[in-house]
Amino acid sequence: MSMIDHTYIEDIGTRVGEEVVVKGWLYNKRSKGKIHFLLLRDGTGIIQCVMVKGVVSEETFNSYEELSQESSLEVRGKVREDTRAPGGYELELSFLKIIQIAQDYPITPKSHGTAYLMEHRHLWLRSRRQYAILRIRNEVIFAIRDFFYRRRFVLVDAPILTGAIGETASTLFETEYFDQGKAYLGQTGQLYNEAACMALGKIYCFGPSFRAEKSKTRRHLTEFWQVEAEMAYYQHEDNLKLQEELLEYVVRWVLDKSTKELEILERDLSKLEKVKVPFHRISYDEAVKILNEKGSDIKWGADLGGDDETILSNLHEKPVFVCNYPKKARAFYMKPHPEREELVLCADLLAPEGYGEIIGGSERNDDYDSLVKRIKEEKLPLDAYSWYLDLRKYGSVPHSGFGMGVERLVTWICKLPHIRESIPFPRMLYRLYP
RNA sequence: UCCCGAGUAGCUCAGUCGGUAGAGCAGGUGGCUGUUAACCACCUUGUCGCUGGUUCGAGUCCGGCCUCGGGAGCCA
Repeated sequence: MSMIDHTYIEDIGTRVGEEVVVKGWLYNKRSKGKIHFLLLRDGTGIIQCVMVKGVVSEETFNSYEELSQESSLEVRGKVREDTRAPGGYELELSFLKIIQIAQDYPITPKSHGTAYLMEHRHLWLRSRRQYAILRIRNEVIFAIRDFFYRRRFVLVDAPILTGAIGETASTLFETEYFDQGKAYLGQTGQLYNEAACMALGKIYCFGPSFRAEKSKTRRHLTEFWQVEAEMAYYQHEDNLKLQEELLEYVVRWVLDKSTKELEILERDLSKLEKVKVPFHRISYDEAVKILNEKGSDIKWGADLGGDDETILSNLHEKPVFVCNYPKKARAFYMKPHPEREELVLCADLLAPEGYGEIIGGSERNDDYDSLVKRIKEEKLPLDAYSWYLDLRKYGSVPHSGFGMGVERLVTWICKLPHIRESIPFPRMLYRLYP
């Protein structure tokens, strides 16, 4: 016998006048004495169920008393349009079956602190706001994959367990790997992407990245998801164009598919509507000049700080590219600027509304000798990069790529105060539970 | 790692000058035929983070520690 002979709340509007079965959990309840209201959620929405004394059986009517928040139940009733009901539809109950009574559900409809909510993240996911965020995250990921599929990129996943190779600097999580010594959880799939794009032309990878940095900020997680694309024969400008088209596509997709969820989050849609190509482009030189005028004490040569990103991000209503950073502030694999050797061909994309960096990309250094020189300058172990250097020996071509942080993107699209709500179970400096 | 802030009822918080603990919500009881975080009346709930000190007396003042939150650096 099947368990799925019921209707999902998101489809209830198509069943007006019919009797349907809904299976879910009690979100909240209210009573006016001889008329009870149940707010039932099923993961696709919330529906108000109405029970009137004398209309349902005495037993069903009285079962209201024992129903507690998050108790699981199955109901049957007639769908009715009613402006007094939240969402516009309600169910006039004829039958109610309790699956399980929940006792002392820890998250009440009143306010809680974030520490408490994070400790109950496994239950917090059931609340309206978290439900909306996770559904938007789902659409964001789907839109990204759809974008790349339509453009005939190939998904080529990078390994998560790696040897000592990556972007250096950031700290790595390590683990024992049989008799081969230490393995590390990958910080980026980029170097593998470079190999893959020489085989398949335009590729991307999509998976978790790990950084053991002791960061305690609203934009950091130790485990986060990123989408990284790498394209053979793409130069710097081609790279930027792809990035802005991707972002426009994803934002448009979410606006079209997640209207209800954005409404729950009370997101200002006009801000998202403005995300149209082309985006603003400023050089690192200009950025430093603007920041100094705005009171930042940033010096030419340094990377932008969090506050600096926020200032630049607030200047425009669209995302803005900050291009061509000093070589010293960037990773070894970036291609030197053809006219100014102290710069590299790269760009960070800053999201508007103060959110800061969501994409980092560059044209890659495709010259063997110059790359070896940079690896030595950074005092990296040359032998670990031997396969990477092979790519410059066997048919090297200009190529470019970028990495986009999925949680940062979701955080901005949802306008969340902190990145931790953008992923189901965040991993942070002081958080490994639940 | 550094800087700032917080820890009091199941939850969110208040607690004056150092004088012996109090609101809202949740829970319980009763009421209410259209509620919208429903409302109204009554009731229950405490290792004041831990530890040492000052004091006749510490939730309150001082030291140390723990936990959490915010930020910096670094980055998606």
